Amino acid sequence: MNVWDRPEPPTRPAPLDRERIVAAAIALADQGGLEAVSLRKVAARLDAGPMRLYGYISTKEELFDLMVDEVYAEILPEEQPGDWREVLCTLAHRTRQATLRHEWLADLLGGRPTLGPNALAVTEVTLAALDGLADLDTVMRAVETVSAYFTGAIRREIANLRAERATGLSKRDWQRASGPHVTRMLATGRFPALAKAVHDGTEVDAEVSFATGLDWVLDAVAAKLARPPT
Amino acid sequence: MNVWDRPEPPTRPAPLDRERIVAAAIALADQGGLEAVSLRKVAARLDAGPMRLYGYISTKEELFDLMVDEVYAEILPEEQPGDWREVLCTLAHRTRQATLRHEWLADLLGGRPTLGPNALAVTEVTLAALDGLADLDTVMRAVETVSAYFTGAIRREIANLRAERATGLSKRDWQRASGPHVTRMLATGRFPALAKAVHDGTEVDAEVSFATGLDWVLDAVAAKLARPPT
DNA sequence: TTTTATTGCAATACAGTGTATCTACATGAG
DNA sequence: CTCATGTAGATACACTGTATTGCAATAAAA
Repeated sequence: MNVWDRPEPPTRPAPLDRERIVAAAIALADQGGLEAVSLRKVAARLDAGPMRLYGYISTKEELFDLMVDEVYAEILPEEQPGDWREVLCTLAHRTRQATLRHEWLADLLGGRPTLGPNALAVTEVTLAALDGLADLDTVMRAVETVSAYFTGAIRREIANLRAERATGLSKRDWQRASGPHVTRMLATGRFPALAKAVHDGTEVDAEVSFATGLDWVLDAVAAKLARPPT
Repeated sequence: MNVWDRPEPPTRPAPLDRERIVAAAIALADQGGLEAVSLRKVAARLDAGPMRLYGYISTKEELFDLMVDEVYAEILPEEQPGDWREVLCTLAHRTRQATLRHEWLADLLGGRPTLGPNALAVTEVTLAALDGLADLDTVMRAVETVSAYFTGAIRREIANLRAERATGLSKRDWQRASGPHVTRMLATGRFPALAKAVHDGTEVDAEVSFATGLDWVLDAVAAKLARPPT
């Protein structure tokens, strides 16, 4: 047996770590959605057997949590400005942008408490920006209200975007013309206000709609912060 | 072969319809969560083979849509009061109550456009209540902002509730004492504002927190409806 | 009434999933 | 060189959603 026939020394498998696993999972999710993430595919992408992963994560849910926290690293603004309103506003917009980059995040947003280090860091700068502006209960209420808004708004935006993509039609065109079921329902005359809205509504840019609602909510928060609770 | 040995005339299977299928699926989800809903189990509950369902449903996603719309029937208030604010407020609270009855709804809320007949009916009474108070764009923004808020808030509430249930600890106790990871992070001193919040925060009832945030958002909407857009 | 066609249910089948268990081998110590 | 140990990998299991096939009972036709 000469040198060439001798089998390669069995290549010790490349060492794995959570970072690489999470990165592979995110890559899969970015291009195929969350349901394209299977432990087998993630492992394959790292030239490993599926069971290898269980040395670094204990369940698939945990992998999802890690993916979310990784995106929070993108969300955390590098240098935060002073004004509390600006902090909340950029937090909302950065979360939205991150979700547009990683649409699968919409499926996870708000689904579980976010306790990873990056998520905690985001919470920290947010709370820090509001610290002292009112009693702690009010501050918490403010943060939670704003984040409830943008979480819900982002999810809806992605949901609509997917629906449009699936039908190949813009929302209004589809509601008005093609949507077979909806059109029939509207034609029944049982939904006059809705019909009018669909008919007269103008298509608004998703970002300005998001920003507008956000401004309203921030206005409300500002009012409450100004005069601490009754 | 006597009469008793003679096999029963092959019992024609009980006729199926979407209603019964959806009801069975909801029953399963109510007691085991969304991931307890499998087509096989739903079918078994109706003494049918899995494939029977495909005569009434074309995919599992569609079943989920039907389940959601069924819950919207519970959400639709029987007789709506006049005031727009009251309509939006009760819509929010009824959605929350329905989600507390059917926790799985939290996983689906906002995940896809809601176009079932009951959901459309809910949208109809909502739009009707706001009709004429401002131009259509503003009205839409109002509805979407409020529903983004309560959607996000409900999801977070359920997420926390599940976490508490899983650890058997209240949120604050758990953050403060047990949560192994979080405690360590807080101890690093890198999150002073967060640490203070966890330390000084008082446990607030989920419903009042929901209602408070909702009131803030409704205040904001009221202000915008009063003076149509710039 | 007998034969054919049609319908709709059920069984089987397939490709995939998350995860538990078991086996074998490469590496460390003695 | 031998042995213990830990870890990578193979195998296995119980499921999943859904496509396809076959069958049996009814409706239609002769």
